[in-house]
Amino acid sequence: MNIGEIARRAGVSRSTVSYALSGKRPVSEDTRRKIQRIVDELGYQPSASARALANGRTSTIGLVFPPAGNHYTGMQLDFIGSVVEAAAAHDYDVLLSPSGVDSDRSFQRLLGERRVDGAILMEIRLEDDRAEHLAALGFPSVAIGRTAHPEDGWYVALDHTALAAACVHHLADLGHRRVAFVNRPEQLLRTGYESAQRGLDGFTKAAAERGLTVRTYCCGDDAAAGQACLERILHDDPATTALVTLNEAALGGLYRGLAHAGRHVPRDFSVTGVVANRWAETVTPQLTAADVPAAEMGRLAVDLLVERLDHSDAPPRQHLLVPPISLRASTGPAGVPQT
Amino acid sequence: MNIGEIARRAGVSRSTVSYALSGKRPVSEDTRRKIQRIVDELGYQPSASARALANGRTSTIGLVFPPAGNHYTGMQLDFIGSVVEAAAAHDYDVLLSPSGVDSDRSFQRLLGERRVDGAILMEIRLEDDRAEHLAALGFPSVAIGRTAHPEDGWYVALDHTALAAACVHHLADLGHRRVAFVNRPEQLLRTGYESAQRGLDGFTKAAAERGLTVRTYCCGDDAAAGQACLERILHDDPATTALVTLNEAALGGLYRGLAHAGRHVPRDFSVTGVVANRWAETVTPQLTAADVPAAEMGRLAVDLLVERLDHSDAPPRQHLLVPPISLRASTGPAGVPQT
DNA sequence: ACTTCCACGCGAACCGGTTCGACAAGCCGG
DNA sequence: CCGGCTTGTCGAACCGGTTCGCGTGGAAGT
Repeated sequence: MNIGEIARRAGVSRSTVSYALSGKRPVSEDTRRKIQRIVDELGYQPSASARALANGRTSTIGLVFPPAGNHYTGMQLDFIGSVVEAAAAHDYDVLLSPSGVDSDRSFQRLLGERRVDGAILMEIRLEDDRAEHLAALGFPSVAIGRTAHPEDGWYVALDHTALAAACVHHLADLGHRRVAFVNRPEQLLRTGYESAQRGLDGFTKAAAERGLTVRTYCCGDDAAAGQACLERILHDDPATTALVTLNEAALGGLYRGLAHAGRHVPRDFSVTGVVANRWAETVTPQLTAADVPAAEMGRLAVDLLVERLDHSDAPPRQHLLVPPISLRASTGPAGVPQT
Repeated sequence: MNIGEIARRAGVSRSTVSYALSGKRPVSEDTRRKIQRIVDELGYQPSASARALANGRTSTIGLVFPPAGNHYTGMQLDFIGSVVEAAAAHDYDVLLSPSGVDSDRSFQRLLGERRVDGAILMEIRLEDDRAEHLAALGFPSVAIGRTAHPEDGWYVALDHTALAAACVHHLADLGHRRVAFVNRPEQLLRTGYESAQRGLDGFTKAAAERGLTVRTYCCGDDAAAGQACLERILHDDPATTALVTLNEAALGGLYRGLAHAGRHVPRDFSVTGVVANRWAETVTPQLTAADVPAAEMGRLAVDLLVERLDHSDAPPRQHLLVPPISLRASTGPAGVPQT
């Protein structure tokens, strides 16, 4: 079951078997066929560990994702799935690492023990010690999201600033004047989560530009928090007629809160935001939102990483995506505000 | 940065360094301290590939999950997360393999190239060629779900038969007489998906036992399919007053269909089923359902696999879980059927 | 017939760990 | 004073591949 056994049966040396299989040196057609036949018969496959040791490449990429403390979102799942599939298409396996911080044991294992050739980082923060650490080491990695200093790195990201602004303009165009912003949990915002930060930023700037009256909220990643958040919004300003959210998991709760308050969507109240389309279509009425192309982002991230692995001297490349707003059924013209 | 370098700096042999770090043979306190100091200074970590080659263990487990063709469900995500965390607690990494069938390339890589010490199989079918293949090879694995011949294998599973039956009894106790069953997509049922098959089975038997009039449906894994399915249900038998579903992803669509049809939940129509609690709490009104303990299952699966890896001769162990129905707000007594 | 060249294949070294057998030094009891 | 035992360390072999340099035999060239 090892290469020596194949060599013995074929009556050739181990190196010849290696060359026959890798094609890195010419081998006569006869011996190549003989070797191939034996390999097929025995179902021989070379050991990944031995190969990795010999040529220094593991054919594995690490996917660093946040620990379970945060609830997972549907977007993350689509993302993981597409990364694994795209990696398989390039003959890479995917090793999962549930890492928060750079000092994390699991993260150290990936790098220190050289288990992976490169890494994809999810859930980027504006100041991200993992990203900085990898960059300092020159370790091949691609970030999903932009840090505060993105120019020199490889990344695939959504332009959250532009997306939040697009939502604001959409609502303003419909005549809404008092709009709330429902962000991810406060803890994520404080620790500098890029989507939460840039989204808030884009929302605030665009709202100022359009002269809207706004309030911004942080909201836990679950339905109950969403419902509570909506109650606060209507309590703080009952004249609010629309909201923008980045918080998928709270969406159901927001809807529930609106139903409880007797606000009909979209007649009395408009809802929009940035959400994976699977979620946008699950709620009733379906959410008008900028659809997060999670699967495409996963694929792009793998493509970028593979390119970086193949050409270690290649200059950084980036993809900054701005998906359009899909018009569904949750927004409409502003009516007469209830007071 | 390799063990020879450490040995050189400490003025000892490579084997001494190895023993000092692993503790498999006694090393004098002096030399151990000297070696440890150098290791700490240099931040040395042994190469995973070399270690795996030498001792035949990769410290990695494979997680075989379905390819993206199927939509992922929230349950799967919780599951993956908990597996990764539980594995990390046992000092194992997790390698993802998006495999459907036994002949799959990615699956072959896991086994043939000996990338993993053991595997966890998700999305089990009653006749599962992957599970049989692994069993035939004696390869350490734990299934999430039961095949048709479960007695000799290691698994963690829900008792879908009992859960579906519990839903039926719950509805029957509330006085419902005409009940629909909304299953996973037909293609999954036909290919022998165990949750779809056993759930259908448990539903049918329990309904017969209670003398209910039932209809069973397959439904695509998305909101639009759920809505369409509900329309068919009311079209086929407008007197239907309740449904049981296993289909998380269709749930939002089912609710939407009910709203469109003017059926109020739970006054006019009761909904229950087997669903991860995160989803059950997202819809309005919150779903009375048997909550799938995905995170717990992931943890148990890893525990079982680690036990099997540590004691290769251990007899098979299983966990068959029957979570209780969480009473929320989506079921109520049967009213007068609308005709 | 004698070089020249090329195509093929071989042996050995190497990747970076682990592990086994052996050996030296120190201590003990007889 | 000598044999036996323990403790600590070393050298070498091994895991299963890849890769480099060299040797050989046959065909081609003059």
